[in-house]
Amino acid sequence: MSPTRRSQNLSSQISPHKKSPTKTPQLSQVNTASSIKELKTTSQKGEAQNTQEQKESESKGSGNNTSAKQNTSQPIQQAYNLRSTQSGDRKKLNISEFNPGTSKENIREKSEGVKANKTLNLKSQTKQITTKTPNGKNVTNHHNQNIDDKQSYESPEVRYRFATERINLPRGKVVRCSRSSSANGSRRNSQSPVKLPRNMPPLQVPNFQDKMDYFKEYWRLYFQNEILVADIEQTAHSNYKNLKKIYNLEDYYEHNLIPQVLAYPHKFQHRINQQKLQKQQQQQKLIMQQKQQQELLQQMKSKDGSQPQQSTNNDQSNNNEGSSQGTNGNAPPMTMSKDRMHKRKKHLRRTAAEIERDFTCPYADCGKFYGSEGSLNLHIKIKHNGGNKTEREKLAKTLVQAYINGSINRELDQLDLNLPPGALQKAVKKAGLVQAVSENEILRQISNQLQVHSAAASTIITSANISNINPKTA
DNA sequence: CTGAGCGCTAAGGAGCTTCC
DNA sequence: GGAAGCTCCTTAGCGCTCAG
Repeated sequence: MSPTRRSQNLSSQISPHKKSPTKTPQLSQVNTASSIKELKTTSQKGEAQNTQEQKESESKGSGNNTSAKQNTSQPIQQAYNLRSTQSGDRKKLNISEFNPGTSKENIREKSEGVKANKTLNLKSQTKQITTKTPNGKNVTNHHNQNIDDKQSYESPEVRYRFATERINLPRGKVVRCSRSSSANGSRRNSQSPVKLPRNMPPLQVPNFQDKMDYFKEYWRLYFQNEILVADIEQTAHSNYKNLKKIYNLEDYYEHNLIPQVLAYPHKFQHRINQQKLQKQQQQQKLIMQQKQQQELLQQMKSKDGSQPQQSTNNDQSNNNEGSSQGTNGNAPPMTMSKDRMHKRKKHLRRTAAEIERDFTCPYADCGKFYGSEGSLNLHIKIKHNGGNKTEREKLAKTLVQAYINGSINRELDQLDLNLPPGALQKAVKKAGLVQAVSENEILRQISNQLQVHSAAASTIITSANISNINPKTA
């Protein structure tokens, strides 16, 4: 996972509980205890202010209550809007607005409305966009999805692209917000949008202060997050390594060493004796090397002797390392037991949260990312008709060559793959023709050719339809 | 001949949807 | 709410190709 994405996730999880401190601590003051104390006091002040304001708004009556509700739901709505715009044309979207002030009647109405369709189908809802005219009237735009779909598929640019069914978001733990979503620990949470916890107190509009440098504050928190995340990752990694070591050791002792010791004790006695001998020999070697080094040092000192000290020290340390490696190397290899070797190994997969998805799908409007290049290649082949890696490279190479030779139209006639963006650029770079050939020019020619293709295909389809309607004329 | 690189397939984990 | 079935994705293992 890239650091920016990670920080975004973290900040998105933390942000609902964050209170904006009144004073702006500088970056250099981050690590001091006083700054923490300061933050605490300011947050307490802020809380007190908020509670006071809440009381006041409650006393004002129900009319203001609704506005307060609107205010509280506003950040969530903003987050929802942001998310929906970020995700583009995501088809499956399970999110419902969390309104803390929703009455029981409303809930009942909503539940009855949704009853017929348990899973929220936003396809129909996103089509119905309500806008406000300058007169203040609500105007509902019913987009004709069928027409949109037709248009989009008939455009030559989209014709040769396979529509993806859904986008996989980074699989991390998400916080729930929706009452309708199950907050009982069920597993359906990986690819759903960010949700807020059920028992979360209503969100308050922060008291913005003019003197506060929110930019600096943002970056201060950002770097704090980064440090924390790095720390967590390091600890997790070391834990994972240790667990792996433990597992290997356990496996080795359980399935390899103990049974063999019981079955052939004499062999192990012999091995232990050999190990002792090897250790003694190594120690003798070490002593000899040290003696030689000391002699060399004395010789150097007698001549000029300022620098060699460091080198000898280094040598010694290297030797020590070597010796330690040697002793480790003498240990019998930790092979897996035979039954484990022969039986198909149980895959110890990383969990979705542990996978660092650094391989992004190059196609526009896809935006999926994968944990390995193989997975990405598989995705490109299956979802985008991009072929496998070698096929893509070959095709890009031939296209570039054809472009140079002036026979690109002929090559494009035989084109049956949907090359990802950047593939041609790579081929151009590989051929060392960066200045001679531009990817945009090739792409322009490809799109022209595709338009010709689509026109020809549409004429064929229409003629076929006519012949189906009037078989006599055909 | 050998090892690296790549692709494919099966196994299995994780999450989503549907149904009871 | 939970089980069953499904999809998607990752990974181990195997085979193939090709350069050295």
